[in-house]
Amino acid sequence: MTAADGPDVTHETAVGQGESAGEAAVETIHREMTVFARRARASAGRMHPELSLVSYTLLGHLEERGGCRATDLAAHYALDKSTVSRQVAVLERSGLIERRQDPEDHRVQVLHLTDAGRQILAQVTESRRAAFQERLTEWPQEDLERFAAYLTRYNAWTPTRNAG
Amino acid sequence: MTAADGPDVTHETAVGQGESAGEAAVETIHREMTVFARRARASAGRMHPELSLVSYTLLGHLEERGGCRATDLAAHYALDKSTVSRQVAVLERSGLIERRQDPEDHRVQVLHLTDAGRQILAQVTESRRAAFQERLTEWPQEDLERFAAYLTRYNAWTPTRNAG
DNA sequence: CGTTTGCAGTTGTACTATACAACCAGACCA
DNA sequence: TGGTCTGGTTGTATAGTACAACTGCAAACG
Repeated sequence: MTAADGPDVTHETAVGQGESAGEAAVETIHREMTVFARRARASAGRMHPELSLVSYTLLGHLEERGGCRATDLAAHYALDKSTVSRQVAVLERSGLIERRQDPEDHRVQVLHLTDAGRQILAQVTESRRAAFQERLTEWPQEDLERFAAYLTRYNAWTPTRNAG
Repeated sequence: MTAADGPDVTHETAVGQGESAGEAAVETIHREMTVFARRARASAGRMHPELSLVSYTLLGHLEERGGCRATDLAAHYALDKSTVSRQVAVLERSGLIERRQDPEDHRVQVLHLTDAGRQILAQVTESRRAAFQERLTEWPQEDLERFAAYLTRYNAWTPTRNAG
């Protein structure tokens, strides 16, 4: 299905031989990203038993946005609202976030980081960052910046209803 | 879009100010990789209900290596051997891989893709690759290659205790 | 008004991936 | 032969997730 959607792209050979250099690169990116994803969770759990990868991202988002609704989180991370609901419940129970009823719409609970949440988040961020730093410590500055830019760009992409 | 869309870095994370540009880049890489990881799984499941992200990577590894032991998979993906064992069992039950007793060491089961496995893998790879391609279609060739190289390099890194 | 429709969030249920620990079996060493 | 190491399986527990059914509030419609 997905594959058939973009007939104009040059993936005719696909898994066959005679791939262009571009396809090879895409293939590599695809594979490496996958490997990364596979590992991320596992290592995240070990590094910070206190804060799962999900919780971490959620908290991060909250900090970044200065509070938002559960639904926003769900939409943003492509999670089911029930999942978010439970995660949020956990985070609240742990005192990392708090809910504030939106006075204008009583259905809505705006989520905010608590001080404790901010603190934990900072800690975990720091240690994660340190781990990343360790990996990246020998990279030339230029490469770091380019890599960062590439990732950002990659993630920023949104499924255009039609690749224009 | 948005976990990614605070990309311009400068996102000093309460970890102290005065971050160097290098640290900022690391921070961005960290963040973007995390976002990616968070999403990868969710989308993977939806794209290919037939083949979980894990199974997919496992199959991919098998193809790449032309067969290997369960322990190798575990080591490579930082998974517990029990996890691999179960995954392997599933894949075998589905007829995607087969086990061959190593004649030289009866403890060892060398895992191989079956034809069916190769086929499914190719399918999923193709559709995943197409999705990636779609994202990357507008990237200049040079960037693609650099990005691929960065990712490879990133993933290739091993904790020094191991490598040294 | 009251009803319907819709959105935010929760809860019940089920499944998958995962880890850890206990275990089994074959191999290697002394 | 026995002790230990290694590859793999199984028991058990947990986290994260989805989906569906539900509650509660709100806005629109009559």
